[in-house]
Amino acid sequence: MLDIQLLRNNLAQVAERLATRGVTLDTVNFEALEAERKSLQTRTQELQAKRNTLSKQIGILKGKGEDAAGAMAEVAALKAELEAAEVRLPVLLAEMEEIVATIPNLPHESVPVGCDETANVEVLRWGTPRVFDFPVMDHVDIGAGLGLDFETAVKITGSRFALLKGGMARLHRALAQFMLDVHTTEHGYTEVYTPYLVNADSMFGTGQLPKFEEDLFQVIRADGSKLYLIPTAEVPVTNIVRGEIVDAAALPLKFVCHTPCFRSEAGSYGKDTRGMIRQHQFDKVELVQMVMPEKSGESHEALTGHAEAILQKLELPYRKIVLCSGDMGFSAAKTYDLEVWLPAQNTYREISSCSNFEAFQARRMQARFRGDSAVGKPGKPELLHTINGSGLAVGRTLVAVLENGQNADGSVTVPTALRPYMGGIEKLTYA
RNA sequence: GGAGAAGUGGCCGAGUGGUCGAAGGCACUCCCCUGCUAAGGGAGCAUCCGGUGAUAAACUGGAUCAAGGGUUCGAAUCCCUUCUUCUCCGCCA
Repeated sequence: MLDIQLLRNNLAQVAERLATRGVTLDTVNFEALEAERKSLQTRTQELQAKRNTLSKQIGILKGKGEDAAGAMAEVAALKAELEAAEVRLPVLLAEMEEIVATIPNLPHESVPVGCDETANVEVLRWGTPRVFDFPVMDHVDIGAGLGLDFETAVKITGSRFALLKGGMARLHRALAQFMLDVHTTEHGYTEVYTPYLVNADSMFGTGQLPKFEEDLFQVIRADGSKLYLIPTAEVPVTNIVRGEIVDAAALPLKFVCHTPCFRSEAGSYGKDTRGMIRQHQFDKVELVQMVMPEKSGESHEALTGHAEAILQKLELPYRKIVLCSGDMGFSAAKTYDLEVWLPAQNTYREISSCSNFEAFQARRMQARFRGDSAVGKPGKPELLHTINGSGLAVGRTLVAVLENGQNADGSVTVPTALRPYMGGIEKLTYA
């Protein structure tokens, strides 16, 4: 959520910056609402102040045993207008809140301007795609003999789900374990385990609601209330600090969390229908940081580096992209995508997305920190900056390991770094 | 699931209709005193949203005592609903 003050005082500039994302802000409507809000709120508070003063007088008079009829008559005269104002004001405020809640974040100055993914900028390429001396297979064909089973998943649930067996299931588990170990022991993250079902407040906090409800799976309870299946661990983990005032000395907070992620993938019919690339359920190891505002830029770079370290250790060629203004997610101020090389598609595919949200999520969540003189920031609570990124998407990493490590005989070479997690085996072979 | 009890500021904890945003204590910040491992004195110290102002300082209004509704001129205090926590019983991995 943007700062309402920014909208009030710099509406034109905000609209201009939002335009680089392809978003049109209805400034005329906003200004009209704001004018009404200002006069109504001022009037309401004026009436409330009168009522409070008179009520206090009544108390004093009655305490002294004197007649309070005059003051009570005065209050009665205010009543009708005050009640009307107290009904209208919250409606108006809610209406404005609703508008502000659906405005995306402003792009950071360093973000390239552009309207779609063609304007994204590659900033780094790591590793060299392997040259194969046999026809490459995609992960579906490689996995068919190794325990990757889509037909049975369709029977159990439906399309866009997968069943993993034997070495394939172990490889999947090994990848998650490996990532967690690297991030906790080498990058200083604290591992957390969270609920996979969250309430609407949590979804609002990270920006999935109110705009993107159709992307979420919902669970309706007997009493009619509902919970949402998390689309990413970002939601429960970031909401750890919702409504909190964190001690500045405790910053930065760095969490790593392995969870399944559930996405309805509404509107993506026909896209990546084959294989494990786009599933309704997939595992991800997520990195989340809460930091002081002036640190968020460098922390974002560092966090992206932590995700890159996994790809490097697994010897998977990748490239790093900075998303342009028009291609970023709703809450992000700046985003790097990491794309891994998939030989069967002869291209790089997204495997991680690392974003700096600045105060956008923190403002929705009222997640703050209190400075102290030890860190040179005494005084008032201040909004945190939040950063997160995949470190990495486990399912897509599995795909990358299978495709990049495939051999002519249908076996798959296990990356060296992963072997301790695979009982030391060097190759996955048909069992 | 059943029966009871409770939810107050960063923490502990008073407060059962009026001058209470809220005593007292702890923690924290500043000042003074003292001087050696610890103590004494004084002051300050909630958050959110408004108004005037320079998106400053300052002044000022409103809201907030789990959340939402209600009664009342006036609610932390009374009533209703919900949530959470604790104790006992039941059930369960």
